[in-house]
Amino acid sequence: MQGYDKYAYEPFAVTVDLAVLTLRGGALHVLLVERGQEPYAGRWALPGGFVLPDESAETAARRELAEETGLEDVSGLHLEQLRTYSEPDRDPRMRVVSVAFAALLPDAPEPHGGGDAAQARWLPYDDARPLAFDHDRILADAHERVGAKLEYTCLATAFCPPEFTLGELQQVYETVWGTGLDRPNFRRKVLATPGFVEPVPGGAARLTGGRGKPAALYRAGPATTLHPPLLRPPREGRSA
Amino acid sequence: MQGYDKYAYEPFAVTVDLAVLTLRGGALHVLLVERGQEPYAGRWALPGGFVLPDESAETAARRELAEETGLEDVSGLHLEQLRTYSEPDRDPRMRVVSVAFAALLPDAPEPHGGGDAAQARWLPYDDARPLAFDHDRILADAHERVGAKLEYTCLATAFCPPEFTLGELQQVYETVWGTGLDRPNFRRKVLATPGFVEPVPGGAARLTGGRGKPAALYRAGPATTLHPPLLRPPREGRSA
DNA sequence: CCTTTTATAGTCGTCACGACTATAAAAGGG
DNA sequence: CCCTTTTATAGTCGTGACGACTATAAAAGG
Repeated sequence: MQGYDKYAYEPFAVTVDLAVLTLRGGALHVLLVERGQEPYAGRWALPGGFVLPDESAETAARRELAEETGLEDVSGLHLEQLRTYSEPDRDPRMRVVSVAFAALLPDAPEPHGGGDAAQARWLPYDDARPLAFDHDRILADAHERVGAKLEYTCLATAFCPPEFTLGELQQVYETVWGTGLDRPNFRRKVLATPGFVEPVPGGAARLTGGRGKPAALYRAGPATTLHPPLLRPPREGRSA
Repeated sequence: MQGYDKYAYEPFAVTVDLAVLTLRGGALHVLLVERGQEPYAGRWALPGGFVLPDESAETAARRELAEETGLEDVSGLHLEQLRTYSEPDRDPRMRVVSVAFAALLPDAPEPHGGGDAAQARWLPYDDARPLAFDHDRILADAHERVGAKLEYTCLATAFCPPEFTLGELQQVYETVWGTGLDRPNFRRKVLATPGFVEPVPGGAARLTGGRGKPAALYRAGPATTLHPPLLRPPREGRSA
């Protein structure tokens, strides 16, 4: 990369692909678009698009996020670069290098096509495969990344509405990790971490329609990291 | 990203940039090349180059790693994608999207220019800045990533020769983190983690020229993750 | 032979966490 | 209206990991 001979390099198309995740009814969902053309016509794919000449990949990703979800304000949503997928044959038509992002949404309004793209829809994470291109891999990487970051960051609140109960927060962990957690222990850990959540002053229950004792409401606190981490229960092959 | 109109996108140059880290004499070093031309002529920069038409970014990164270090076999070296830097103005000449990688080397032979690129040299990490382009940021991100991965992976052995002492392994942690660690406690933790290190059978000391009691030799074990993690000593603003 | 240096072994108290039990506050059914 | 069910919250107990520290072993140097 010393001098740039004008023909020393091959120009590539650069795109962004988005793994937009949310929780609907206690199940992990992902925002997908149906492909209308070959290749992979009729298949579901991650939303995405080209990076425009004056955009960074981050800017393009947030623009696509707004277009595909139809939300007016996506500035507060968690958006995070995953990695870049650049296998030469990942798109049979041409050389496309794609910067993948993961986005986390609290609630999940069914998207209304605000852009010119095909209509996007929420699909349960477990029903998503097989996706077009290498999007299965991207989606799996996004899931793994989010699951890992729940351990040592306060990212779980990104799945929650502005006010939430500890039970809802615990459901985030349980849904993403696919494991059950002990409720008193989860509660103790979250409350013992300064800045993770803050109680809402007049915080009675929100949905009084629930059956049991109404839960207190909390807001996300200023903390971003979790020390010591909240480790997911080990399955196999770990150390002591 | 539904249909690809041939002129619906702007072609970008795609490059890789490498943060090649090693330990020399108890100090973290980084492999740098001196720029001969504008912009940033005379400045140090991370080695890198264009992704060729039939390469993935990973393939290009390993090729560049071999070229810049002059090593014959780089297949066993740890090479890991960091993230992609795509700000529109990051290179004043043209639109360049760069996929950054971090590479970890055990020993540090002074590189002999095997390729056509400018001579690469090892510089102490702390003396490296300011670098050309946005390479300060890339280097900082690489350092942060490696430091974080030392906590929950067995990555530290990637800095060590095939056989090493526990003191050398501890020096990896101390150098990358910039903190001191208690030797008996470090030893206990490493040995209590199955598969992190394995004793060399006839493992007397390697350098009998040392002063104290010769240390036993170990090899890297099959484990890749560290559960529970080996957390770096917290400085400030953490939780309980 | 004694000191210095480095490696290795062991101790002790604290804290975090998993497992578990107990109590409180709501809804629903007889 | 009482009693069961359901969910939230409070507390207990034992184990294990880890930080801080002390002790012993094996080398080199004077």
